[in-house]
Amino acid sequence: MEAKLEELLKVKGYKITSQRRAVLEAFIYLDKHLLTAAEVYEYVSAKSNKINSSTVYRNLEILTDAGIISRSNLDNGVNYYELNLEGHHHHLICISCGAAEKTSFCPMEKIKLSLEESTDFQPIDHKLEIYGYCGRCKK
Amino acid sequence: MEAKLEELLKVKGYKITSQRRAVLEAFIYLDKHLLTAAEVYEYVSAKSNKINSSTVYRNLEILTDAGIISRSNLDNGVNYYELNLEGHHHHLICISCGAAEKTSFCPMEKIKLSLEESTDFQPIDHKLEIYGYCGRCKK
DNA sequence: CTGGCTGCAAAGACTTTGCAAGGCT
DNA sequence: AGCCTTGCAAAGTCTTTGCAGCCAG
Repeated sequence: MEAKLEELLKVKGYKITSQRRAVLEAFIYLDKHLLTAAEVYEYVSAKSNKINSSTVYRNLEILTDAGIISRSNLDNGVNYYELNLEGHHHHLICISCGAAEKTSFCPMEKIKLSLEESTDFQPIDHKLEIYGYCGRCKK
Repeated sequence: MEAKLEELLKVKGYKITSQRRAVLEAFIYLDKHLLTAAEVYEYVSAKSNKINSSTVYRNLEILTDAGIISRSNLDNGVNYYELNLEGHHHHLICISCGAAEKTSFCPMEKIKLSLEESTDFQPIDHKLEIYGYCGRCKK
């Protein structure tokens, strides 16, 4: 998988450096699929790769530009990044433990139909997050 | 309307000060219904009310606590505040001019049903924003 | 009077940027 | 070799906080 992703970088004219590879690995090897810049930084630092945090930020932007990851803003105001590998989905975010699971449920088709007949707004993209209690945290 | 809102503050034990009233007015008299802290600050400053930006932040938090306004985080990572007066709704945000309109369409009931049969996640709240082109900006 | 509120200044969290040196290809 | 990248440090943006004096109730 790594090789495939690195290919995407090359196509865009980006080089493969050890730092960039370490950032990629964070997404591939960490359990969590939504990562903050700080979590990525922590991962690459723990791997003994000496790397500057501004390099992490720059690479997160480059990976986003290359379409490998994407960025979203949760309600806590923090930026999260995740791999783009999987199909369109939304997140179920636990307001107790913070864990995020994915759900493939997407209401966008219905929303489009509804908007079409009531407004002249042309939807392009959307953002949906559901907050609540995960199986472990609900009683 | 202002009187009613101020009543809500009193009930919570908050005092009515000129600065707090000015922040409230920003929400009542500005056209936009989604305001950033900076926009609120700009409004109260223009009104010749000398007021410190930290006071704006503190009052935004207090108004949120009193249930008068609520805060949300758009995809640009900026915090927006809006009056809670109106019923539940979501926003259609123009990616060209930035204008936000409201839509009462909400898929949450369907989402709840769908989640119930496929996961053990217990939804409490949700966040939905739709990005696209408004009537003026689309061609 | 008295606790909440404000202004001011400083600090904090997160992110971006300029520049010179270093490293892919 | 040539251009992309990196590290470092500084600056930028947005927001929070400590403190002393002030004000609404």
